[in-house]
Amino acid sequence: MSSKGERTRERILEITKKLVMKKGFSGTSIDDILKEAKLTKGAFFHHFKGKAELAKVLVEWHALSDLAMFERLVEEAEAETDDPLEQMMLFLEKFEEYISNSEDPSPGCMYAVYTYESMQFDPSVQDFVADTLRRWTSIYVRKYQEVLDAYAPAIPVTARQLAELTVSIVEGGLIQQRAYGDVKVTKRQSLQLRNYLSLLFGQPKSKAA
Amino acid sequence: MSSKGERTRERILEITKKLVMKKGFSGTSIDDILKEAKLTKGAFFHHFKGKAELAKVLVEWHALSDLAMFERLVEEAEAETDDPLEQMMLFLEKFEEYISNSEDPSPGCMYAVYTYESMQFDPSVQDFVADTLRRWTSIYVRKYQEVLDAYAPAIPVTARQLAELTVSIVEGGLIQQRAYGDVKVTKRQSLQLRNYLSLLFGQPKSKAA
DNA sequence: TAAAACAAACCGACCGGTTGGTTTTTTAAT
DNA sequence: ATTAAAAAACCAACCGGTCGGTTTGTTTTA
Repeated sequence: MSSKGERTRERILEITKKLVMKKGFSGTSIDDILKEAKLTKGAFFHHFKGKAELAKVLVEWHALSDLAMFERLVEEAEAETDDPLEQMMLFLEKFEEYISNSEDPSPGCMYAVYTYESMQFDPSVQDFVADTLRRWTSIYVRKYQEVLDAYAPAIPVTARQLAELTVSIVEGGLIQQRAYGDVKVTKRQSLQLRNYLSLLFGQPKSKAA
Repeated sequence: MSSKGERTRERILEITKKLVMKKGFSGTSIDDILKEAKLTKGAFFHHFKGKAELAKVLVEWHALSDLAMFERLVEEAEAETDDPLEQMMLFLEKFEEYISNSEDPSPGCMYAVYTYESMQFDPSVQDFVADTLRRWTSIYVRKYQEVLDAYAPAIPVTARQLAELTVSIVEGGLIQQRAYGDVKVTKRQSLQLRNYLSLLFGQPKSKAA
């Protein structure tokens, strides 16, 4: 069982995450967080050295559960079929579902927040964000490589190109989703990606020219 | 000729834009701006009622030149060929060039910044950002509709779906570009979009099934 | 009971914003 | 072209509030 301190720490992170997604990191003051957490400065600085550390811990903490969710969706897709292309399609569907069924009215990407306020964070945090994005991308790269090993693309593409494209579509979808207040945007975008993939990999490699 | 006041005002906006792209809006203080502009508070508040008005004027001012640039690239593409699909391809190439040749080492989308700090701005500004994104999208919709009128897509798609996808790819590309410090990312993504389009619209409508 | 978890009060720095006065531009009559 | 008044542009000093952060002491939990 987790100690009370650990639960408080977690609660601070949860609240911070929510506020940062609404107002950005600089726009979120420690007082804002403590007001919602019903705590005082003493409690906060007992758990975190300062706002800079909070920034670091927050993104690391978020990345942990975020990447775990990704891996889980991948594993689920892999369990349902053996075909890598079908796995990728299934994964995209699952991810669409996850994004558009979020209880949060305006979900977004934490890494995007950090990226657009980059100069507020020290280089180690910036590097971590970049590394996390790379790790996220590399999950896609792995899957797309499996697809490329089994299917011949109608147009020459690399697994990395497709992986980066996938990340882009998600990130761009989230921005429009937030701007319009329409949680279905990313889902529509993802559908287009699936269209692209099915056009690209129309036939198995054995039958390809 | 522009008056001195107008030039100062423009200089403030230019500097603010640069700083906001680095540190976000909340992270950019008026003092920061004035330090770089070598002005004092009095000068600033002579030109702007306050930071809230600066936010509004900044995004409106930016949208003006931004959309104008888009229209210009569209017109250039339209001047070079009569085929709508070729026009779209040309436009994408031009846009890729524009993004990756930016003198700014870490370009980004102003609307994305505002979207990820949305709660800092009053609703009228939020609405303006959404409207501007819609206007941007509608430029694409118009062009894609022309393509759909001339070509039969291999998979059923709407002009709006393609337009939103295009915006997504740009926005997502810019985020990765910033995170990695690699100005070529968006360009690579855009290439994939062109792949998708060429697969979708392989043959003219008259020859379609 | 000792260490962990918190509260309350406080601190200097910086925030957005105001004030009142000074300089510079622009305007317009000469 | 000169010049003087009007208007615009700007500066320096300041204000209350909030920022991130500290200190000191009390309560709670293990």
